[in-house]
Amino acid sequence: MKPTDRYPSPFESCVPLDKFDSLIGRHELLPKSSQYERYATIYCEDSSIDYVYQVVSGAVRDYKLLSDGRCQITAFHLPGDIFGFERGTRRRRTVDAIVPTIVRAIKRGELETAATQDTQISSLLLRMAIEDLDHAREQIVLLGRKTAIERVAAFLLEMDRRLPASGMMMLPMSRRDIGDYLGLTLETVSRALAQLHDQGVLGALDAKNIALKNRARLYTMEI
Amino acid sequence: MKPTDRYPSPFESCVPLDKFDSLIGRHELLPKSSQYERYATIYCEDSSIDYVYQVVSGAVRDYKLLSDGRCQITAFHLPGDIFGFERGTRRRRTVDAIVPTIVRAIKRGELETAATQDTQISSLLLRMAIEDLDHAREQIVLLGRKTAIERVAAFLLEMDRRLPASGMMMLPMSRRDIGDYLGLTLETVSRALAQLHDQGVLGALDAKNIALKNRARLYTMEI
DNA sequence: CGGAGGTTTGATGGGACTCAATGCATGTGG
DNA sequence: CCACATGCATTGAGTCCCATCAAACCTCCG
Repeated sequence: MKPTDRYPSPFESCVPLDKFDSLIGRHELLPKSSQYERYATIYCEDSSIDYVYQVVSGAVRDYKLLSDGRCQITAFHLPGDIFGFERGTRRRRTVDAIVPTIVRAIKRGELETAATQDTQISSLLLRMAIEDLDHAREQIVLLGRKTAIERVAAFLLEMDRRLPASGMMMLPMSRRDIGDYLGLTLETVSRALAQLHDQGVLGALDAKNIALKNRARLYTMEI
Repeated sequence: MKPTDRYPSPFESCVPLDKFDSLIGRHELLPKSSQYERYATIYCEDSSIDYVYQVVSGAVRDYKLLSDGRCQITAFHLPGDIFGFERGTRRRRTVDAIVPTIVRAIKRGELETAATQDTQISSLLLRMAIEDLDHAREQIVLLGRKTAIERVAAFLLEMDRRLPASGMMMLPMSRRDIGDYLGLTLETVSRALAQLHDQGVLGALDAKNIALKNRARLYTMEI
């Protein structure tokens, strides 16, 4: 279930997210596809904001690097997700591919022009911004007040919701990435996963694949 | 300097924030003013989303309460700030006044209708959402990766920027509120303030008033 | 086969939390 | 006008969760 399904947008009547294509097509916003290999940077902090992107395949991480090497990932973007729509003239964070990834790029200026002419476009952008805001505020609660095990449980449920459904979740990101997303170290993530496995909440568990065995338990642990 | 000044919006050409009044006036969105005393609730989690609000005077906290009493404040809203614009049908967080507060309320449905008819309205809403998103992501980095002293330094600089300029900051919120905003306990906040005072970064310091003596030092500590 | 990158597991330490006492205003009623 | 209560804030002592440091263990490929 996507968050859009669970919490209908105030502008629900306007534009389902999967009609993005037809909408931008109407304004001749031709997206340019590019391929990035693992760990290739799509844009970095302080660069100018020229494009808005959509993940076609693969996965990217959106993060801020502090001067002493500390890293905080603010979001993972998966196929279908739109990212890189920011205020101002300079990027505030870096985005790079965590697996081989294809993204489409639309010129930012053209999208903005279209938005001033078409309320469906601006409503769609608003809706996306509010979805991102919702997610960011959930993450604030997680980072501010939840324990390591609660964070990992929440992460697993988020990925279960966002990754293609199957018996086994295939995570594109490393333990370090998960830690940098959850405000933990990779060791703590690893220990939390081991603990969940020992408690029978997880079935199979290796570096990239995790099977959720008891979602109900996970929901109670996430709180 | 307000964040709007520092980071021009992609829709900068459209609507400066202080023209909100004339814009909503054009659509006959008559705001209804109400007064709330200290700790009175403006809306609470799971209530229906009927209004969008603007702080006229005072200050409010926007927070999530976990089942066991843990609290995370996601934002403080000060005079001029607009809050309560959310997706879905039910509130996800609670907002209440931290000092005697006056807010104006606009019917959500009417604002949304106006937005579908007027790209200036929807651009303004988009701009506000993106500003909030920026702020939320800064907070994510703070909560995920910064130490107690760095969090308190960042908080002081944020309040210095947002509260009316004068020799002395008058904070409307308690130490507990600051802790709940920064993902710390009130004791840790108190100790951090004492430490900053000892280091000569702060001048006068009591429960509600703080004087910043060395902003440059604070900026280096915030990183 | 062997090295590299990532993950798991173990031992130890530290920064923030918890619990508790004290300090300090503001307000209230005798 | 002053005891007393009340609500915060400060300060101290002890604890714990997670970070750090370190070593072993994959597993994938050249």
